[in-house]
Amino acid sequence: MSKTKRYTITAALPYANGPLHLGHIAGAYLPADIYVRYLKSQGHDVAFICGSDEHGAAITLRAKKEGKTPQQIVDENHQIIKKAFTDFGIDFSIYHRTSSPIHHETATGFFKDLNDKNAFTQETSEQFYDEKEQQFLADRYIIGTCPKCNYDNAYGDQCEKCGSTLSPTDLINPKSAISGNTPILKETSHWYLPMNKHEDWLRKWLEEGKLDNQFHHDPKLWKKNVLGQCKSWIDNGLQARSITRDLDWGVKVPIEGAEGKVLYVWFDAPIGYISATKEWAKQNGKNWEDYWKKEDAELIHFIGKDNIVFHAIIFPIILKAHGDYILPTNVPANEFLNLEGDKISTSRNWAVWLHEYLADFPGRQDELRYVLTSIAPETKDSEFTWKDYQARVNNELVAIFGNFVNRTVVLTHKYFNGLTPTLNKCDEIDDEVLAAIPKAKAKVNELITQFKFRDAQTEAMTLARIGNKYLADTEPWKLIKTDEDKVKTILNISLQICEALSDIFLPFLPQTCCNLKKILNLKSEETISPQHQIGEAKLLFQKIENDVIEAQIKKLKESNKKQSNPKANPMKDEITFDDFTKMDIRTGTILTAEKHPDADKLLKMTVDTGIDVRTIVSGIAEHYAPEEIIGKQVSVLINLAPRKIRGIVSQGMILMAEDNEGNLAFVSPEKAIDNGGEIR
RNA sequence: GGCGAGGUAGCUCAGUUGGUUAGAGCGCCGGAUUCAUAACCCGGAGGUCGAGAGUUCAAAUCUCUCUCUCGCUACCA
Repeated sequence: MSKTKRYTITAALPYANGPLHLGHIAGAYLPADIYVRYLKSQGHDVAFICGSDEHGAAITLRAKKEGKTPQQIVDENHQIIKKAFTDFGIDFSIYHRTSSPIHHETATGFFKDLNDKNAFTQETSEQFYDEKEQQFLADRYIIGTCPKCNYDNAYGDQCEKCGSTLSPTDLINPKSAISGNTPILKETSHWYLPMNKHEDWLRKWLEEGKLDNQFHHDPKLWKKNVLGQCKSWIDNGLQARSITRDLDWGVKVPIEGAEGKVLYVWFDAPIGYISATKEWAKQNGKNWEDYWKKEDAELIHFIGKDNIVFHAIIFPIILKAHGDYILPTNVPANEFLNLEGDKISTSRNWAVWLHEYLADFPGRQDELRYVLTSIAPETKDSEFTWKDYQARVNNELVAIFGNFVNRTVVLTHKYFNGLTPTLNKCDEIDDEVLAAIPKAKAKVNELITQFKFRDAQTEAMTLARIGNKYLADTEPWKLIKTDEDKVKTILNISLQICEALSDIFLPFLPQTCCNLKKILNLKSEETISPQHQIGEAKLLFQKIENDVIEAQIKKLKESNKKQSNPKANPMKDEITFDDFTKMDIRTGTILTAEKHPDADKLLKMTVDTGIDVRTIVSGIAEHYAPEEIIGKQVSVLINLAPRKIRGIVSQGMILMAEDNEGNLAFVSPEKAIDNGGEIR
């Protein structure tokens, strides 16, 4: 047994801008949880740290959109995320949050300390400022016309139409995405982290695993994608990076004259790991510094591939600049998980949300853990499909693992009343199977320490396969008629395998292993031995039927269409441009309007279409009084076949927009247009 | 555009420093079996390893060109 160590394991802080989906789980949280459960089972001292990242411009924007305060937004999401983690069985030591006072103190202190050590530089520049909203605008929140392709909804950092990288000042007609106002240029001063100064030691640390000329970690254990990306950053020359922002939501810059400025979330967020550790230590009578400042502690960050440079370059620089902190010995970054043939997308609502899975499949978190580990994107993007989920649960968990345990337990009850039989004389096959148990354990442990969780889980499943094959080869149900002693040996060994499975699967399927221990009637530290009474047979896993899977696929496909407005109707079938040009839509002015004599909901109007003056009947009487719409400019579909409505011929259709509650609004030109002007 | 990672059986993935008929699990087909959730067990079929060229006695593996996917590209977080 190797001696125990102290570990600080972090999982990327989820951004409190929305709930968690399966991609988040497969990418960072599940592998971290497996690793932590493994470390704990080996007796190590582990702080497993996570929490909500609650700052940044995206949250303030969302708050504005929804008419809430940023605090309300993060409070809501923090609760949803935290509950989902708990229900799913991610075993954090603490799930903290960056809006907490202890985090603000910690981040502030960190900034001050580095500032005192002259670890930062300060620079002044001109940036766009929205006078109405009284705030500086991040590049992403400036919209204007692309100077290269004339696309008029290009962002300040990039044009999504032609893909060119832009600077906000490149845009023609820049507009604030928040208010629509034209922003002005205003001088502002920011703090920068001069990363270029850190290139030399970073290179040695990453490439050779050496820090201050001493062994720090084995770079061969790092993933290719992580090293590759870091190396390319350093090779291209690191630049000073701004660590403050002009925003009112976040950790205030603790310097006089820096009012209205906050720490950039990527300076603030990783410090969240430290503040969370402090809070956990306080609650549990520990010393947080043991986990961050002692050389014998090991720090490991579990993240997704989009976070690599922040955890493998920027945060290490910050820690090193401070001087007292340890650096990560590994940053196992996973690639991304796709879903049913497409990228997971929050904005398109193409995702399986963790909290919804838990609601739809109560108590079946281990099935999801198993599948997500089986397809974990460890070396490349991988794909989750519901059919695959069903197949893996039914053909592997149920048929191999669950089935082996069940047949062993059932046989033991049938032949020996549930009393563990004695291990009698062993033949070659028995010895081989017995030897496979420690071998499997060793192999699984080795793979876990190499962060190869997918292979490790497959290896664990192999032990269940060995069990099934053992029963098929020895056929105790036949032998029972002729050689009961032999059957005793077989079932003793089979029960030992069951027990081993409950240990070996513990990091992967914690709930199942707990259930299995109950079936075997084993309390912790107890082991299977002759005359031990096992519990009743109970199925570890249930088969998943087709209709359940089809319902999930249907739900996914429907929710995808909802987009930002869940009640909006699905898109109609695609049409050609020719189809569109067939519609003749013009600007017109309402000349007269009166209630339809024979209908409550209809107005009879005369409209000047620029071509002619015609009568149109429209069902808007409940939304507009006749007198208030006279003189209004509207959009009219003029080549629609005339139609009699309650006795009056209507010659065209006035375009209306309808909201979720059925309220109507005219679609009118935003400034006066000649009647007859074409809309296209 | 630049950089990084990836493209291997129907699906999800392994393939160590180039070396005999390219592997595993699942699916599929066939067989056997009945203790078990029609489960298990045995056998079989399936791949010009993204495309093309080159180096070599020998290339999935090394080089070049091309192509597709994802990520990063420094003020999106």
